[in-house]
Amino acid sequence: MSSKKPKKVNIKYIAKIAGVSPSTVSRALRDDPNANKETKKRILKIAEELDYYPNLLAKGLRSKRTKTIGVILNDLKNPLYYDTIKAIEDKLNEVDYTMILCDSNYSQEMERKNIITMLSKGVDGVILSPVNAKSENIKIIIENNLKAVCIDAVPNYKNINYVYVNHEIASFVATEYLIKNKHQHILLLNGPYQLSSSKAFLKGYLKALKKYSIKPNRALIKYIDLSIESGCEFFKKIYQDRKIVGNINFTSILCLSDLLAIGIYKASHELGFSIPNNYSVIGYDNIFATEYLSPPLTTVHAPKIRVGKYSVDILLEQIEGKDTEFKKIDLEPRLVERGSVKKIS
Amino acid sequence: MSSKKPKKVNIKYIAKIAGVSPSTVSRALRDDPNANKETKKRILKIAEELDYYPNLLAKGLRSKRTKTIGVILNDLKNPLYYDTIKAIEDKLNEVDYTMILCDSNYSQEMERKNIITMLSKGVDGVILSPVNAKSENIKIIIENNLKAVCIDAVPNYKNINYVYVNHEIASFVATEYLIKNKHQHILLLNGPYQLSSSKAFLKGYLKALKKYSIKPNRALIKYIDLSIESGCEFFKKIYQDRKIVGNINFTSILCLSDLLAIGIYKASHELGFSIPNNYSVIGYDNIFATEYLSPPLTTVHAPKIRVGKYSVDILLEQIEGKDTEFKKIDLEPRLVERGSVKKIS
DNA sequence: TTCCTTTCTGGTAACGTTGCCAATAATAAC
DNA sequence: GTTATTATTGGCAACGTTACCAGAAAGGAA
Repeated sequence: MSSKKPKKVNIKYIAKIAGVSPSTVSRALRDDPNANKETKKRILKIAEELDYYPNLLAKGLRSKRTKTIGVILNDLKNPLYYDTIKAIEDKLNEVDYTMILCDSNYSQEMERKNIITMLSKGVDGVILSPVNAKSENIKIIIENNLKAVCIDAVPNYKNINYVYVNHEIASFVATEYLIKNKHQHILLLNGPYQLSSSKAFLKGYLKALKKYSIKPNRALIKYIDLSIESGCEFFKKIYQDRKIVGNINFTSILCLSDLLAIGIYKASHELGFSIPNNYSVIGYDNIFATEYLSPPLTTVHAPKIRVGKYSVDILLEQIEGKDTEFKKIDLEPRLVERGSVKKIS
Repeated sequence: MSSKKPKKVNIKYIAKIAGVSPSTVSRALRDDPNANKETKKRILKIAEELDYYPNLLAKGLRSKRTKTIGVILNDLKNPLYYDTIKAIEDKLNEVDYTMILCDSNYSQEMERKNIITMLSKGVDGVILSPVNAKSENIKIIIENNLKAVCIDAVPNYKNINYVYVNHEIASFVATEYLIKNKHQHILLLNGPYQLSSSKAFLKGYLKALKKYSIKPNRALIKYIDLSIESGCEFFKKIYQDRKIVGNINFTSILCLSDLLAIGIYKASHELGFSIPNNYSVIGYDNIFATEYLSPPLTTVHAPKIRVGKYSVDILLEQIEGKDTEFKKIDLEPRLVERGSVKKIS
């Protein structure tokens, strides 16, 4: 132990100390079966004493595996993702993987950049909430053989996994619930037009209307940004300027996101309206705190934790090569009755 | 262009196509000033056509810079962190950095593991919300020369940056506010005992009591886990079994976290108590949705976005080597008056 | 004894990039 | 015209690890 500790302890140095070759040290550290048990123990002890930690860049470069997965989301601001992120982290932690987290801000350009970054960083896989289901970006993933799971949208490509919370069912269930409670005029507050979730949500809404032979009214279908502020602004404008929704009356509002519903709560508060007396509100996602609102928000629960868990499960299976089949998982959202819908039977 | 595209386009291959050396390609791609403008343009075009993306593992290994920073949090479940995470992401995105996100779950062991992982992955710096201010783990950071910014706690070491939301001031301000509104008996719902934030919070609370010559009562100081459930359970138990708080009466509750406050809202709802009529509640953090609760939660706002922004600023400055001085930033929280405290003047 | 496994180890090269230095060509200076 | 300077390039080695192969040592079977 005469040679002094270098700036950075590496395998070579451990090898010198232990009097063996770097290969042997590498094998010992990796717990390779082709390594003597005693040697392993001895080397592990030395490594420990020297506060050795591996250089995962080198390891990844050589072995083509990084034990890292990328998580590319559309909108980090949306609390919707919190549970999913947490669930992903938990699962990954169990198997000693780490996560690189990115936000695409609903921009295809950003999403593309993020995917390329993941490729560059050599992640073993990605979990992606795509901006658009038909996105060219998904093609990049496929072409580069990057293991991936889409969440939040059913991608327009066969060769890709997804875990999808069925938005169509969500809006169908919600709309039907409203109709059954004697709401015929339902204002649909949808997300931005180009979003695939908006499209799916509209579909379910129309389907439910059709089932009950209610003629949809274009004036009652609105596309706005997914944020509390946006929902609030929009709703206040309706009352400042009746023209926006024309002279149509509605008795209830269905929102693509709980954020929009909260926006309506806020606007209502400022305008002096009362929910559900003046109109009913129903949200989607069942994000944090909606149950503590006043009135507690009736919403459609999206199983966000399961989305995270399943995504990781699928990804890991594919990374380990245990299963090469593409997984397509459809999760059903379920209505959570609370207090924001006036019930008439 | 006779040689066909390899599985993975790399610098060597581009060099072959362009008829130059790898060094030249590398320089061109890095926009090195020691490279001819025309050559650069030509090479960039070829790289583009070949859908080249760099191998950042190799780049990082060689250059000792990864344009990645680690974010190690204590409790991903707490919505408190999401504004910070978002702010970090935004800032990093501007400068083409990425973030590795980890959760330590209040465990020193996990935190240690996470720090080692960051070291192993060669991140350029970390943002850390330490489990404990005196943590040995921070020593690991210092010893390994890892650039770091602590958030959420003032570390017990000089050679480290921090951006701190002053918990002591937070609880002082809140306590004073309660006292001024004629609350003498304040139940302090603190976080786990060993948490440094709990200690600071207690300090501010005691300081305020002292200022107004109110004798603190040990029975009114409670340490519980930071979650809605924990707060709710605890509070329900108080009424199921009076022994827990003895026979002391309190007229108000100060919580280390809005989560605990929400827990009390929940318990109160179930028990049939009304806030602020039966007791006042004041929270801390001003997390998402607290303003929409009923009654809107009076709380102490923590500037979470600024914490994220400043942390990244500091970190980047240190990484770029522009500034080697250690930065110690103290941010003042401010009271947000809403409706959960009964006002008596 | 010889030969064949099995167990373990060491050596070499490679992953894809960049730092460094030497070499060349082009230009400017004298 | 010679020399100094600048601009640009190529070659080599290295970052720290592991894949792969060859070979030594040990043990077992014949």
